[in-house]
Amino acid sequence: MTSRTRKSPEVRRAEITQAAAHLISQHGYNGISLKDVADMVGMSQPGVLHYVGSKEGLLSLLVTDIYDAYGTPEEFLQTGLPGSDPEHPHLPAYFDYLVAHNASQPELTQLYTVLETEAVATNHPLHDYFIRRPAEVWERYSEFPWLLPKGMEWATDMRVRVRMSLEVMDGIQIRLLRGPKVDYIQEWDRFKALIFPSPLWDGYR
Amino acid sequence: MTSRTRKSPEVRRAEITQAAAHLISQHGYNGISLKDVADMVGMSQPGVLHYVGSKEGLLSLLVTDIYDAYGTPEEFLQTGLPGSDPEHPHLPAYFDYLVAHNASQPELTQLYTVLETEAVATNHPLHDYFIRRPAEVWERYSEFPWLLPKGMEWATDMRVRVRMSLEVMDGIQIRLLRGPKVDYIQEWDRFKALIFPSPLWDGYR
DNA sequence: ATCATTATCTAATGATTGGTAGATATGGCT
DNA sequence: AGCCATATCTACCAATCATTAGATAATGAT
Repeated sequence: MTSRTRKSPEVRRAEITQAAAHLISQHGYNGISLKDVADMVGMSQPGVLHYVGSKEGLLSLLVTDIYDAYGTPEEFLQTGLPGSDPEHPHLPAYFDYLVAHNASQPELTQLYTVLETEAVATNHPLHDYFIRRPAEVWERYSEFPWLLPKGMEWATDMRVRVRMSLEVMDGIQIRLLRGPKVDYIQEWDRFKALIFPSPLWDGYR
Repeated sequence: MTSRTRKSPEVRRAEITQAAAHLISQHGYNGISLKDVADMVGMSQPGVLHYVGSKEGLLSLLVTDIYDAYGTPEEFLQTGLPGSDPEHPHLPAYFDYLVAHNASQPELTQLYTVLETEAVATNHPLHDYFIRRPAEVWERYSEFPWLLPKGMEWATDMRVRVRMSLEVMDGIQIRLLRGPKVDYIQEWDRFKALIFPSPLWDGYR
């Protein structure tokens, strides 16, 4: 009863982040309370509040700690991917990396899907974030010439391919929510073969 | 003050259903209260409760009144689709119909996507419903031989094509939630051309 | 007109919510 | 050993929630 465990703010913040990610990925932001998070971390509700400031602070924590550096092209260039030529990175290879990244962190991927859907509501704390995000991603992509095609006739086409790829990933992730279970990577490979047909792409690459 | 508007149960039930669909498609089930629905219908909170019994009753109302007969193969056979041969219905044509149906009712489509995602939580009232649904849909499909291929080498393949098609629809619907806007039908046509390549499919049909 | 049915309301309840104020105890530092 | 900063707690608050109980008024049938 009189034994309080006092941990460093860094550790606590990490614990809170992890607990929030777990709970919200399953119940959504509207489906959880600060008490739920507090119980999982093993402290009182005001204890959690001391770190996050408000319930919305939980989301800020998740977004900044997790997604701002999640699966970026920079990360891809450093990490690479087994079987891909690091000298000649290209768009489908980056998508392969992104999919592998998502598949290896199913909880974070589910969290993203759940929040993305919940944030349709204009009064949702992350509404603006998800509205802004596509433009920001495009902007970030434009820094990497190898993501975009050189030929002009490919250029317009490629935006469509990117859009279709992202739609496919979202679709697979929805499927992962409820089953029947599918293999994320295997399923993506099917679509990749259709969206980036081998002969055409090989010729470009 | 003293003027109560008293309507027939049928009308009221319809009003409540519509209001609930509108609100939940935007904020999710956890994001709304009975008072929100009551305000939109213009009555008191217990007034609404008199019809739906409990908050979960709202969802039952939506599911039974809307989705149980939504875009079924039967409906497809009766309605048909401009440009399709009613004598020889086939799978891609049915999907065209389904997509057109979804695109014509964006609010109901969004409602479905939002609820589907929210229902990952095992304690969500519709969790079991969305778990059961895929098997039920497959069972219903099997009543219509024209949905499934005759050739054996196609049979295994076709399940994959169906799964990919459904994933694509979910993916497009996620995209519709937040923009940038895309044309549902046009986008589906792109994927259809990939999943059901014309020469192959024409040969079968 | 009267009456029974019932749609709708007001009022109240207990639970839960996010958030605040102030007390307390813990761990690092000297 | 003692002190300070602060992590964590208990207690409390106002708001909101779903739900219940009981009163009231509107409608349709007689």
